[in-house]
Amino acid sequence: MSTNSKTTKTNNSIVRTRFAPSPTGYLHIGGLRTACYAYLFAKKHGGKFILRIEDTDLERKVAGAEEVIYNTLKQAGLHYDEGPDVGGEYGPYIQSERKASYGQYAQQLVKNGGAYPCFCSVERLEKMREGGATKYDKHCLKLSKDEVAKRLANGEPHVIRQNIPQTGTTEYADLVFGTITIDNDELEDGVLIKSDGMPTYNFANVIDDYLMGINYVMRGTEYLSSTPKYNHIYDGLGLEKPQYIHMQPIMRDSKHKLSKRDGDASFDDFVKSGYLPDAILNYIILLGWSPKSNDEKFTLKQAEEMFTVEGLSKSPSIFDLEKLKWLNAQYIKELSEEEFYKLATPFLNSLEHIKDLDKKYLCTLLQSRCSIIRDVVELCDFIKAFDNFDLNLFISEKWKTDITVAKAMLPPLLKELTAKVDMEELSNLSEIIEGFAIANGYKKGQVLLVFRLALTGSLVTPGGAHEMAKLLGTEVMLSRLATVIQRL
RNA sequence: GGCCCCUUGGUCAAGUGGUUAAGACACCGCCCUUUCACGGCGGUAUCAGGGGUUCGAACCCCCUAGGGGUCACCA
Repeated sequence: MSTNSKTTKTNNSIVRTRFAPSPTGYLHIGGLRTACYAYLFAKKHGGKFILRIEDTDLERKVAGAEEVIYNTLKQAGLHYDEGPDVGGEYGPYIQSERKASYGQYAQQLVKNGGAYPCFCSVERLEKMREGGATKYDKHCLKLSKDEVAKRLANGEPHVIRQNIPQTGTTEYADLVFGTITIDNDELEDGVLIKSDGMPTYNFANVIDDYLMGINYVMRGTEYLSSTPKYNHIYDGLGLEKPQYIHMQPIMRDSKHKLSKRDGDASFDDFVKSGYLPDAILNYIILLGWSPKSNDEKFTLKQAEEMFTVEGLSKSPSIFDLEKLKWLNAQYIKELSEEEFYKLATPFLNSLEHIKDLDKKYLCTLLQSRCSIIRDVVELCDFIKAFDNFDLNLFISEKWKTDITVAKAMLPPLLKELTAKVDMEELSNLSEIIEGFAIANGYKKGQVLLVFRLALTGSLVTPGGAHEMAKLLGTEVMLSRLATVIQRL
């Protein structure tokens, strides 16, 4: 249990949270959820949600990735109060543009003994590790002041390392995990400033969070055990430490995180295949967090009211596509006919075989049968793939029908329809079928089932017999019936 | 491997010493629409294992097992 739920106070200052992704590609579902929680926590407390781009690793930077992040966040409705493209008092919001500020803090830390220059070559470090060392041996900390000054003056390449005590323990209170205690001996003198002058994440992160007034740091659990290192930096500089909220990842299965590399879809991919942004958000918020109430379907706005740190899960959660689909279907049902039509149109337009049909009408049938918008494509399959359907579909235990029944029923039914049906409107279809059933000793349901199957060649169709007949039109209806009769 | 964290049905999960251990997805059954689907109702199924503590443990303690994270001039 969280030992610190009471410390979710705001220190009389406004809550400020941030989402700090690296521009290494698109924003995946896991990252988006982290952003969600940081957003919700800020909004719940009337605070600010900030976007910061962490691009100190020039190697991994991907062109255009920032825009993807901005767009995804906007599309998801996670509006940040400050960020690279919206500005704010604490800018710039891109780390590579903040280079100037890190050096001075590093120098101050060196002065205070919290860090030191290190001239060790990459080769020496490698050799050390090959020799079994698990962390840096503080070799350069032992250099004399004079020597350091001299080598610095000579412009020797060097990094700045953090100086961490080798004994004792460091502990802090995480708002979801409670007290975390780490032996200082486990902590390495990590690099703060790289030899190219750029800060590492470890350092930039701390300095930026401080400079930007971030008082609640919300991030993945991969930082749970390195947080003491960051606290040593705050302490070394005499800065007030933030509260920490670490969150477990979304898993693809019990052993693997959801990740791009393994082909797990991005937010954008989900949207493209017809998941509604609101439904995706709703689902991922619910995955790893639960409200006090039993509500499972809610808007972002409602989630802002309901959000509590206590509801965050301490264990990873497995992504369940089935449940997302179910939720998405709920959202689709709530769409107006026009909205659904608009969303379905791009998919429908790609289908040659339905180009002569009344798409508006089709959509009214389709809307309650889609889990995702893309489902409309498959639901329309019966319209073209008709000729060779499996005749065994006529076998129904419930309605006591089979191929023989169909063979007996269909020819007279076709005759009846050809003779009597209202060719324009199909207005009397129901009467005809009912009359036919009575006259021939069938139940109406039997006739309806066989008729619908003969008409569509499909067990599941986007509507009942009447709707399907109306959709396809009288001519197609009659010709399909004739075709099936021939096959029987 | 060292260290940190986690462990309630197939999945998401509620639960904070006394509950018939919620709810949702999925699954199964029934009903509705005299046809599928949608919808409605109901059902199957969970406290990782073992020791304690206690009158009483899913809840507290210990051990074991399993899983995740972390040990970079990546973030």
